[in-house]
Amino acid sequence: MKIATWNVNSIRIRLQHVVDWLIQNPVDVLCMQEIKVVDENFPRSPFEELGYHLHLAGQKSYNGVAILSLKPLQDVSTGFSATLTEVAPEWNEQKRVITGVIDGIRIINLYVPNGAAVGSEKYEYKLRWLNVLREYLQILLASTPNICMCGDFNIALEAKDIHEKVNTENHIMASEPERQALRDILALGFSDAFRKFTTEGGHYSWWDYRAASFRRNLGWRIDHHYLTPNLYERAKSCTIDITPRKLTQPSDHAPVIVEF
Amino acid sequence: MKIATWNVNSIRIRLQHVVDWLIQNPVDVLCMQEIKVVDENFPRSPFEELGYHLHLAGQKSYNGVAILSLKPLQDVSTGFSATLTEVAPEWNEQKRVITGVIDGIRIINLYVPNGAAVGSEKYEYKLRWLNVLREYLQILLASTPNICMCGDFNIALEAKDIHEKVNTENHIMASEPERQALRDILALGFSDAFRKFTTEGGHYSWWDYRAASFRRNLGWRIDHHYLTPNLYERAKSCTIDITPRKLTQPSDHAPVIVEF
DNA sequence: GGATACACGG
DNA sequence: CCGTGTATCC
Repeated sequence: MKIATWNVNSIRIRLQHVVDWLIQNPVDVLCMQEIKVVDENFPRSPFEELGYHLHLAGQKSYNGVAILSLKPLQDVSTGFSATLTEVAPEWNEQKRVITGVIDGIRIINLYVPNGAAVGSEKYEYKLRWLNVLREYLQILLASTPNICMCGDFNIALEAKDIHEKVNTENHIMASEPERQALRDILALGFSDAFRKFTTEGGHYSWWDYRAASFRRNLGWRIDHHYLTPNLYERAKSCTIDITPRKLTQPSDHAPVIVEF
Repeated sequence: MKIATWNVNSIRIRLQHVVDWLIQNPVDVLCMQEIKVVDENFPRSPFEELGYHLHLAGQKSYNGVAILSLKPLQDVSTGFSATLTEVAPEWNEQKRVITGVIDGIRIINLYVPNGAAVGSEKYEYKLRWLNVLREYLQILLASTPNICMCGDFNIALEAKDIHEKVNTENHIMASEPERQALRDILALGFSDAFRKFTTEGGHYSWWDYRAASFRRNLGWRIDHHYLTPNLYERAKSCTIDITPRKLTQPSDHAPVIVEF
């Protein structure tokens, strides 16, 4: 089974890229982030024609996540509230979470807040969001211990996940509080699928549109598959496919694929 | 000598269409309207490489007129104030007028206000603008009696200049006050070059982008060459070239060409 | 730098 | 329907 995660930065703009990629890479599950469209306007048919079932948590303009899967998912829910019944409903307004179960594996597709700048209001929101996520995961783990949690985490955990032309100190996506919040989540029992197979740095999943970052390979590895122990053992590969990032009008992110 | 008028609806968007058209139709003079760009950002070189001299009266976002000519123009001025020294300077804010002389012929390139809806503030502005234009022309006629006044007049003078799917009564571009204001201008001694050669209706220079107007030929003839008697006598042809309107991402107007 | 929405002019 | 700007987000 292959599961991919890809921040597509607008599914309507990227439709052809994503369809073409799926034809070349017929993964079992595709988790998308930043679809930037309400469910009614999601371009369903091109994906349904490829045999995918669609599970959407869309929103106008911003955010929005979707899971496409060849087999339909079971036990699908969106947002934190479906699981974390005591959480404030505001945590569901931004569409950043969708989950479902396939072959006994719970897939959790996340679009972690970007956080703007360290110390900003959005940064505080990101840290609080990660804390809510941790509580959410604790509950899910109790019922479905096999979890593939993937998506755009907007956090690079190690120096080798970031190109060297940036001052990482107190940089958004690299600050210690963000990293610690993510480590606290991983401590629930998740491991980075990519690092099972690749230890060296210089592998990235996101390159800023500005300053010709991709051409100069000034990237960040911020899109991840985090696996619970059983799945981590079973993982056979985890790769980043940078080919779609080379197309015209690309997403700023590349897809990351894990295989079991 | 061939003189063309074309409302290009943004020269930056239409650059390739206009360049291609000039290569196929190497007119001596091209009068453009709605260039929608300040002079500093006008794409000069593609036209200069074709041998054209550029005379610009551009503005940000809206309006803007330009004359391109193989021979440089003499006595170029923009706006009403250069000639009508007593007019309020507000009449020069919207860039709708540019003029110059070539081979003893004064070319006046106009973008007449659209007028929005009959009775609106913009409509009153259009009528007052036409009145100022008349005073302006009176002065120019005294020094240069041979005038080719062309451009987007946003007025169709006769029923046969308008398709029949529209109720012309009190319609913008066809209302009696607009037509009378234009007739008052033509009474200074101008004649419609197009009507020297073609008397039947059904020839249009503008089709609304909406409602598939071009496909259904629901057009208006609102782009004109008005000539003083000597030039009118010398006119050999006046045609509308609808081919660029068939391209993808076309201007809503077609070029009109007069030949002496 | 590239995506979104919205307002305005036509 | 098709341009142009502005603002917001990343």
